[in-house]
Amino acid sequence: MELNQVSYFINLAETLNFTAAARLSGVSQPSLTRAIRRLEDELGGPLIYRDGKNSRLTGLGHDVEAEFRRMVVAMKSVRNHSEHWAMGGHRVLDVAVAPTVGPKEFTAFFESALAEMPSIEIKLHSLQSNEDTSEVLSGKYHACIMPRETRPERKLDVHPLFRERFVLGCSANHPLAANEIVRGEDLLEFPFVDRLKCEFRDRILDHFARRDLLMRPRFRSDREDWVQRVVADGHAICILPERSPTVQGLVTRPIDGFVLEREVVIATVSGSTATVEIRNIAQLAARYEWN
Amino acid sequence: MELNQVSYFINLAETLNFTAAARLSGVSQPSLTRAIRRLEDELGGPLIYRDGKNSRLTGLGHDVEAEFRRMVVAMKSVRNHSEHWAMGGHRVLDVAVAPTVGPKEFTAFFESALAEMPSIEIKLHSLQSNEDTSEVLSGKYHACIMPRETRPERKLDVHPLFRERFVLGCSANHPLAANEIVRGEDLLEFPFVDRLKCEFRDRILDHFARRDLLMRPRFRSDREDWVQRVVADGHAICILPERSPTVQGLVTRPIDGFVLEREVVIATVSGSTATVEIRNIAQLAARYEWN
DNA sequence: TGGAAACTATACGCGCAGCGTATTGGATAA
DNA sequence: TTATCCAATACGCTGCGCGTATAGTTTCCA
Repeated sequence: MELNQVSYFINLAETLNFTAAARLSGVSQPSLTRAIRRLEDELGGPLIYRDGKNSRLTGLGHDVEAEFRRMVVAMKSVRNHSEHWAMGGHRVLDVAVAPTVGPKEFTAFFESALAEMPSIEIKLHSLQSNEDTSEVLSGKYHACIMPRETRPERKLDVHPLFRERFVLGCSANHPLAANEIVRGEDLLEFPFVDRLKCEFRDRILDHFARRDLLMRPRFRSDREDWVQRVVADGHAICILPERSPTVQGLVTRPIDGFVLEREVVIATVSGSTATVEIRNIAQLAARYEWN
Repeated sequence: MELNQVSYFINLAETLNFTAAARLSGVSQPSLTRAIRRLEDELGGPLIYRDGKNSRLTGLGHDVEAEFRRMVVAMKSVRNHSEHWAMGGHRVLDVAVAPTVGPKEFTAFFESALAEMPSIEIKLHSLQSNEDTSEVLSGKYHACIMPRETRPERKLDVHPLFRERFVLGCSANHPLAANEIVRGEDLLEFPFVDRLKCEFRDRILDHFARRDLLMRPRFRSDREDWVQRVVADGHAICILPERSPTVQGLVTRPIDGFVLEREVVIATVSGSTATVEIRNIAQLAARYEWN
């Protein structure tokens, strides 16, 4: 199957006339006829009843037309996207943020950045679970805000922003919330929610596994707010960074003997590849008072 | 653009390795390399950032991959018209939720579903911005919870769950929060945040444009929590569904003369292609008291 | 640190897929 | 009948995309 066959057939379905469809498609009538014939051979059945001026699409023909139209729509979208990216005035800074990094500390920073650089817009993206700093190198994003990666990347400028611990999250009415500090082994008594999007998920699970604390979650999600709603409703508990945005009804407690920490950084392409705007925002972030 | 380029690129996007993608595609490595190069020439920009084992798709590459996948889906529907493959009995139900649909109403439902069907696990996914109900048909998800799409899809069972209006979101201290109902033209005086992930974004902007209310956001994001933090801090206002999960400090107000509404539905594959578990959860959802 | 391995790009020649021109065969209308 | 419209066939040609071979880089590993 070829793409020209697709457009040929759509034109044929519209005109129900091989000659006219050929003219529409910008090819000779025999070419179009042969292309349709090949299509029919490949699909194993006729697409159109040939009957002079009373030609009609077959049942299969109708279904094929519908699917072909979808393909054409997708193809046009591809062209739209390419124009969008080609023309893309890079006045817009695409900034990606790791899912577990919350807005709390950043809104004020972005306010000041917008104030200092009046000519730019900031477009915030959520970093998907399969993405990392390489997306900056590939040009998908101009900057990345995320926990520091273990392996350093030479081609990136990485500015540290602040550090934070991991803590227990539970409902305000939860028994564990009664104490200011929680003991690690007490967590076992309660169902646990798995935050799939957490970059430290493996290290957290590992941390407990090493103490023979096996946590077996039945509910897992990559949607932070869903996880938190389950927790806030008292159905389960979870582990999350202390500065994470939390829904109403969810409280956090430090865990005794649990020392996992992370550093949040901003990563941009280094050196001359970066535009002025990108370098500016990286510098602003590095100089900012994150307290 | 040719169809072999489409499948070549999809294989490349999966492997991020020209040699492996060529083997997958059943052609030689130079052929695939040239095909991708032609594609990039045609689209006017790079699709993949070439860096040995750290190769990554560019932004354009990601967009193109998504559209190409739709084309492949359409092509497969053409071929598999008469035959549908039976899905294996899944014990894990993959449920995708649109980003703007919040957990508030659903945690209790999933609790009851888990109680009624003890043999299953539920795995919740966030529906990406480039995905829609076709991901259900393709088998990636077993069910989709999302606003009703304008164009109906025959092959899907779509059960309505509840309806909700769009309302204003602003800080509790915001001047607009003083009144129980807000007038549309008053919104103009305040900076506006663009919720990129909102399926109704275009309709909302259109709604205001038609009344000569031009909203010019300088801050846009697909991270719901970030948008809400900006709003809760009083830096801006936004439009959001009334049942959306909201962060602390953000309040909602109905807007006078603003009648945009959406219906949240659950979509599953229809008929015999669906397993018992899928049909069960769709029925449970349809029968549930969403009030 | 140097050599092997992995990976992508270029060079070059070839085969055939699909094209156009010309033509035939059938159906329909006047 | 003749004129007209339409699809299919015949046939030669061109170019596109393919494979083989190889060069140019980067990464890996000892």
